[in-house]
Amino acid sequence: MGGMRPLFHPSIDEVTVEAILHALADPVRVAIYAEIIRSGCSRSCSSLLNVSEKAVPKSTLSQHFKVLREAGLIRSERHGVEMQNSSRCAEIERRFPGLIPAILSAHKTQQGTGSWGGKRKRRAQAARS
Amino acid sequence: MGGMRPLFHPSIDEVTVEAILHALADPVRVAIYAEIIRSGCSRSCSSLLNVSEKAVPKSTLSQHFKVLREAGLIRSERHGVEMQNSSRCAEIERRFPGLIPAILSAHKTQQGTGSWGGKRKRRAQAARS
DNA sequence: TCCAATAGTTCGGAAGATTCGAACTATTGA
DNA sequence: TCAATAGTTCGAATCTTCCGAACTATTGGA
Repeated sequence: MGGMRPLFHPSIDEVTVEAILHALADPVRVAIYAEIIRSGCSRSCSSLLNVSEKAVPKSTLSQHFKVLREAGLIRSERHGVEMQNSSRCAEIERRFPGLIPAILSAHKTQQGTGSWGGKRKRRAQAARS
Repeated sequence: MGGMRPLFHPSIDEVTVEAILHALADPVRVAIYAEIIRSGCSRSCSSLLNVSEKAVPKSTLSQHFKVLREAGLIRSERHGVEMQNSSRCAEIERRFPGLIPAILSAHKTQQGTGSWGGKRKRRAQAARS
């Protein structure tokens, strides 16, 4: 019952910066998004089971895709048994010029930082001595 | 006991895109940050009690400042009884060129969108019909 | 046609993060 | 020394996120 509603996509002018930043503030999600863009704008879900060092469980992956989708960053459509995810970068570029390039470039910069390969999870809000 | 440790600031190369995006993904925090930048880079906490429509309680404000600070976006130092908060934009611009300008500009664009004055709280992850 | 395999979604509870009032700490000026 | 001001910390209610288990949907055979 109530199984599998038909994927919601926001129209481009419902897209908010807030949602975009939230979506891309997660290391796994940027990895997914970057990979979708890199690979000629179209990747299935399960081909990304190991975007991260430790494999991401598929229920979690599904959630991540949902967040990207509802932030307006990607479009997902069924193609046979699997899902084709494509980036909506052109539209977003029109609405928020330079935003996505700046974020991806910043991420690339950070990746390159030697002492910084690891993608720590969970923000460090821990007590500092 | 254990009261009020001496404010932690990350060094510029400890600053992550992840933390910056997370910090600026919140409407109240961008408002604070934008105001700090606008007003010649220096504002006290309580002068910002009403950055939002409904006044933000000061304990919450304090948390928000902490998030901005630990993301490396601002520097806070005591000046007498109050706090001077200044943006670290120059440093960040050097590390992640174009990132902050793109985000602020996108936010400005969104503000300008007629049907969009309101800053809804809480991401809409609600069930859609 | 029925079935197994594949791909992804939904549910639900545990673990993590956020919010905000109340109590606390720190600094200053009278 | 004290009251006033400015900000922080604590703790509990609330909201989010993560992930295993159960589910739905589609397809390519027997």
